[in-house]
Amino acid sequence: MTKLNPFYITTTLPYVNAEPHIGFAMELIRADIVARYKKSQGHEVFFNTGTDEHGTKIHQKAQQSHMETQAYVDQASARFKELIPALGIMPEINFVRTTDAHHIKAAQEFWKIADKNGLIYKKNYKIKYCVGCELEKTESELVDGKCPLHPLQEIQIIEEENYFFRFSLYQKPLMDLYEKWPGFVVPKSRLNEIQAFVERGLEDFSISRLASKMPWGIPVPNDPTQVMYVWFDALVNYISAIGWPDDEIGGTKAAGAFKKWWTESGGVVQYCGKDNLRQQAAMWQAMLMAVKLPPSKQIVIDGFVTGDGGVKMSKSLGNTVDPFEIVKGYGTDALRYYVARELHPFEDSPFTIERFKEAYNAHLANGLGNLTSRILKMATANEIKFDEAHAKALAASDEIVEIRRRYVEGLERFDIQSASNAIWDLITATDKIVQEREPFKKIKTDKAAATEDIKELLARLQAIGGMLAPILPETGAKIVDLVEKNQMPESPLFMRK
RNA sequence: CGCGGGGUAGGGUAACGGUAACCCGUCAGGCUCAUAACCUGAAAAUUGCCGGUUCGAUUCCGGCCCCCGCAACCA
Repeated sequence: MTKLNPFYITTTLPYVNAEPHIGFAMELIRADIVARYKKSQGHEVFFNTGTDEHGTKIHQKAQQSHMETQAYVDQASARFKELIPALGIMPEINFVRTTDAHHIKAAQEFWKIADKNGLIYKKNYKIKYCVGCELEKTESELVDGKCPLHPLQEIQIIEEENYFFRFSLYQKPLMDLYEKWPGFVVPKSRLNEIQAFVERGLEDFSISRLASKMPWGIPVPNDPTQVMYVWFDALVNYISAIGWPDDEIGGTKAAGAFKKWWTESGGVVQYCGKDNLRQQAAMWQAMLMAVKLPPSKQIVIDGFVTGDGGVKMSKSLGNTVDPFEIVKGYGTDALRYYVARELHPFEDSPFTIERFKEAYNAHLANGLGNLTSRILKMATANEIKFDEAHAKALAASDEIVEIRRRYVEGLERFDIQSASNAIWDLITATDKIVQEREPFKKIKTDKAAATEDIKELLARLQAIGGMLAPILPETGAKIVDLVEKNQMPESPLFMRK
């Protein structure tokens, strides 16, 4: 067998100013499915996630909670880390925090190189400040040039000296990158979007803040009066996580790690939400160019989880979904199932408890769970065992070859939904076979024929379990195990709710 | 004329020039191995509106209406 490239995949790092929400859980599950799939194909996999912990909002949030900022981010980060077991994420996943000593060192080193390459400069930056809110305002927050909360007060313009990144230099190089590699952003429509954005022209952006105003950030090298703007710091995690610049991962040296995961892998696959398109597909790529590192391999953009009818989820509307609650009520694989098959892989999709429950009953309890029970019951009651010959024959059949093709193609294109649909089509077809051939009836009249049928059904169930493994790791493994041991599940795989 | 996505059966989605498909739900029948599960069949859509191109448009073109994001220094 030829040696496969190492594979590096990462989520974005969620910002820890709020509880983990379903949107990030979705992203983490998707990346995990791809990571597990690649691993099952024989690739060596580095899977990264973590937490983004600097910046104004976090600093404010900590103050509101009357906590030391460090203590606040420690507990918030720990909360996100709990998602790993709760969502059935590969336990060997790397978890980087932007407050890690190694990450801080990497971010500063990154800055120094970009600076040395002439891509950072200082200039006066006019900020809009609302005296009423005592806060800096962005253009998009203003209505008719006034703060909507304090429309009677004039917005103050305050000048502040900040460092800027020469983003404007990268229009052409970015356009070339998109042109040269049309799969760079998935799906295609998002590539079009970022191309159009870059084509309109880029402006340098500010990458630091006055430390006196916002102390919670990584100090700018050789200038204690400034800290880095969060984005500039956080994006660097994709390389600090794999040991840039000195091959240190999680506090330990790992010789050649960076080269292996960044270069030999062909680059990182980054999962992120549509609100991150610019940062990941343009800003970050320009930053990499600034330090003369190769670009990411692919940016996969997924949509938002919305409430019923496509409305935005928000606490005030009361339509948010807590991933921990879902897992508690239905189990890890049930949530993974919903993410994999019931949510659109790239567009916004609704998530409500009602829909979730409906899908759970229809496809996990009635579909997969029930099929497993009925086949294993016939097998165990008649002492008919799974054998390799039937598995081989099945694997060679046109039907399975086609299902596998759809499964593999789906996963390779990050279309987890169509990969899952392929498996569920196999489940449906298998239910149909039971009905049509009626081995349960035939066993009384033509035992030999019934035995053949049941062996085929066992082989099918085993194939289903195998394909399921990256998507529903616990269930997939359990099914394969039950088939091989010729046992009924001690309790239904998915109890009807 | 800022940019982008979208409006298809009760709900969620698919097809993208040639009798509108799938899942959930609903109704009827069948089966009894199974988690009242499973299988078959049915009802249900003038494909947002108006025009155009075409033998023929959900699919192409133009206009309009409506929804949803984004509008960079807000993670």
